[in-house]
Amino acid sequence: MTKPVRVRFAPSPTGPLHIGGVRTALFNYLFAKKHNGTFVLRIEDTDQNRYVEGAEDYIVESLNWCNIPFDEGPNKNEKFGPYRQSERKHLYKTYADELIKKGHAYYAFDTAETLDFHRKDHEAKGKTFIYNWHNRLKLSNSLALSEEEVKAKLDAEEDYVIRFKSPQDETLHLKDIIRGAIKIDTNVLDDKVLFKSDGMPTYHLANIVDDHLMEISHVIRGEEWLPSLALHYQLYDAFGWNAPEFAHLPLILKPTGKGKLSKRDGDKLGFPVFPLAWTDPKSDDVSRGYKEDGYFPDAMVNFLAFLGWNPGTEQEIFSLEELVNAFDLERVNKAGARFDPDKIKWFNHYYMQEQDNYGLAIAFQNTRTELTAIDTQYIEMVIALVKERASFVSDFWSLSHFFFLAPSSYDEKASKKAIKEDTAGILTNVKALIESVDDFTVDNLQNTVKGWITSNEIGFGKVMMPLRLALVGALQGPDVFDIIYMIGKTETLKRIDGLIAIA
RNA sequence: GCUCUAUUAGCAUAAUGGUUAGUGCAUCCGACUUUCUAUCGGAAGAUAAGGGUUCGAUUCCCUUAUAGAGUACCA
Repeated sequence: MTKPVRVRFAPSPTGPLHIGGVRTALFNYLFAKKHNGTFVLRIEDTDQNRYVEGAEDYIVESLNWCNIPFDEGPNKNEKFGPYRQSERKHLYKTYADELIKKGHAYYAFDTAETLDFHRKDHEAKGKTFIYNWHNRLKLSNSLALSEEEVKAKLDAEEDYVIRFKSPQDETLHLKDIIRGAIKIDTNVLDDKVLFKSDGMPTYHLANIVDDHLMEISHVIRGEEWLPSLALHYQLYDAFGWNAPEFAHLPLILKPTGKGKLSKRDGDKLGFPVFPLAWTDPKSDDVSRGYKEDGYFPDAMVNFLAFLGWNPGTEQEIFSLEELVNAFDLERVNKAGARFDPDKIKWFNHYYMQEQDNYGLAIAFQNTRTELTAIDTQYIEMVIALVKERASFVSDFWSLSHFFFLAPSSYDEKASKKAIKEDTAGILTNVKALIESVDDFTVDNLQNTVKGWITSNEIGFGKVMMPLRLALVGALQGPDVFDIIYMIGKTETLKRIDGLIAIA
């Protein structure tokens, strides 16, 4: 190992971080920790038009909630700071100028309108307009114009951009850790804008300059950047810098498999695409978040880790620490990973079972006013009984309300199934039976009632179903005798009377 | 259109140049002396298509199809 591992997550603060961004951050984090490296957060806010208030804080909070905090970044351990590109603005122009001096870049004065015209014109003729070697001399730039003309334009403070001069007739050999060798013919590349007329660099320039200055060793980013890799390689070359290693993560696809998961899919498809809920500062629209929907961060991280990666073993449940140990970029998939909301639910169910019942009881208690007066220990016991069928804290109420409140009505379908002509009579007997149990334990209740059923040859369904209906109001819930034990004798008798009255 | 990338069951994926292609989710069926969306047990289900290389390919190569990404003074 020659260089220390330094990776970065470089989102642009244009809104809430979406789940794909979290996955990218996670893979960077895992890679960094695995190699005792540093995980850097850099804010790429070079597009002033798209800047959204609060987005940066949201990103930081999201990483923290997921337990994948950055080591270096805005307001934290600023060795290579500043970490916001807007605050590094002064740097980029110098580097752009250097490229011009070296002949790798040039000034271009074409207006957005003329370029637009060319694009449309070409499209109409069935061609594609590419600003590069084959037409750059016909356009308005410092390669086509004389030195005097250029100087005059610059002196007159005309708007200009700086474009990279992409070479002709070369074959580029790119390397990606996940995808292997990729060959690119430079003739199909265009002369990308490096420096915008508003005085800000584009992503391409800022990214390369910052990655170099921050001594980034590995660039781990989404596949949408793969087409830009050729440019980035050339940029490193033009500066005479050593390029870091690159790894392009597979896209995260919509559950339907058509297209990459986008921010708007959440509301459309009924599951969150953001780690935390987000309120749009302009429209006040609220988007759901995994945290608010009751997902545990460990479950989400575990799920996300398997989006495009797997350990090669059959183990699926991984703590963050285990992920760090097992993670390997070589084992990242090339094909896009479809987002499966059911699977993350499954993970959450698993992590729910691992949670401490008392903690869950408190969380549950806080969600319901009906519970404020109830002893937390009682709630804890209820949780123990219903937890195995819960995936979220919000599931608890529908799974357990009958431990706290008598049924106010009886489920129609269940009533039809459970109530027969002889039901009232049977329940009267059962009521007397339960009343007679002095040592009120689950075992005693069970033995008494079941013994009675067997010796009278009544049939379990005829007794157990109405009894459950009386207690719960529906045919669901944990073991009937657990319920009787929990709510106590008086309440049990009362509820049986309730059903007898209408049976 | 052009460039790049991908393609194992409904989905996520594992493995392999050579007898039954493994696992999880979802599905279906049983069991839990009778609730169940839980748990347990079981079942069904796949190498996109066509060529080639080879004694033999799902695995290597080519073509096609399909899908996705990029093609902005957005990142």
